[in-house]
Amino acid sequence: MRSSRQRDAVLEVLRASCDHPTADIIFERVREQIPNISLGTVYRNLGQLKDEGFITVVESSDTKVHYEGNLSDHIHFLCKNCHNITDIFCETKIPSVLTDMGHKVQSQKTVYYGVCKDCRDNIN
Amino acid sequence: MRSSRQRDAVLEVLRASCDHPTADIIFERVREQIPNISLGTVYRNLGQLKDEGFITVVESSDTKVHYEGNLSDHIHFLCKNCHNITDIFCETKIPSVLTDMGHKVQSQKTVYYGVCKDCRDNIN
DNA sequence: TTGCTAAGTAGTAATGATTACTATTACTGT
DNA sequence: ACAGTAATAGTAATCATTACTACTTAGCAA
Repeated sequence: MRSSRQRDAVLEVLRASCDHPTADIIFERVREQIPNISLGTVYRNLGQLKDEGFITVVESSDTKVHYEGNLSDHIHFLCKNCHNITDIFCETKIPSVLTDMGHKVQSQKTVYYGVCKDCRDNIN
Repeated sequence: MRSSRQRDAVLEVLRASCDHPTADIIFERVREQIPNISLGTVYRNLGQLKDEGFITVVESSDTKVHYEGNLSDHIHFLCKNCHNITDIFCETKIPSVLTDMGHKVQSQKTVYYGVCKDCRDNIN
């Protein structure tokens, strides 16, 4: 993988994003720097960056894939009302059942679902 | 939601499945009982069953949505090699950080990624 | 029972996120 | 500078899922 302005921009945008943007949102943001970048280029680079371990994917409730540039160990809280994804930094430990079963664990993804504080305050 | 043969069959198939089938796999299996069921009917019923809380959705690495009829508290292990999803029954507890932040937690989904025992044995 | 009505269905068309393709461009080592 | 090859822009194709429509059926009330 050799360097390219487009891929650098995609990674930079993702690292600067505190939300968890979809490919089309990333496309919009990168276009501010590179107006004629192609959506296909964004998708291709997101795929490569994911394969190389520079970014990760967040599963959400909508049909689009969300991306994330923050690789530090954390989990997510997804609000069923506003659909915001919040990063939650807390320690995660691998259940011994898995290793006992002989599986090799490399990574994990945890998502908690519920109603966030802001939505609770606004609803009640 | 009134009863329908098609929806009953979809739920029955899903409850009898120990894998985590996609809509088209469920479609195939239900067709053994109801040969002329429509794929759209399968999708619509999966959606309703999910909304009513009878089934859940499992996020995986492929583009298709996987469904699950087993509602008991458990997590998943996804093998990066064979892509099988294994149910892991172990206790899960909500991090206090979440409730401390004022969020209301209703459910959770945890997936561990790695290489399963069978694949490790075959590869090595 | 019978009729009414709204929910459900089969079959098919449409949608839309993602991927593939192709001619062209731009890194990078020699 | 040049060759070789990865990367790009723009566009077409894919395909899982959803929407639509005419028809059917569950379920209730007279």
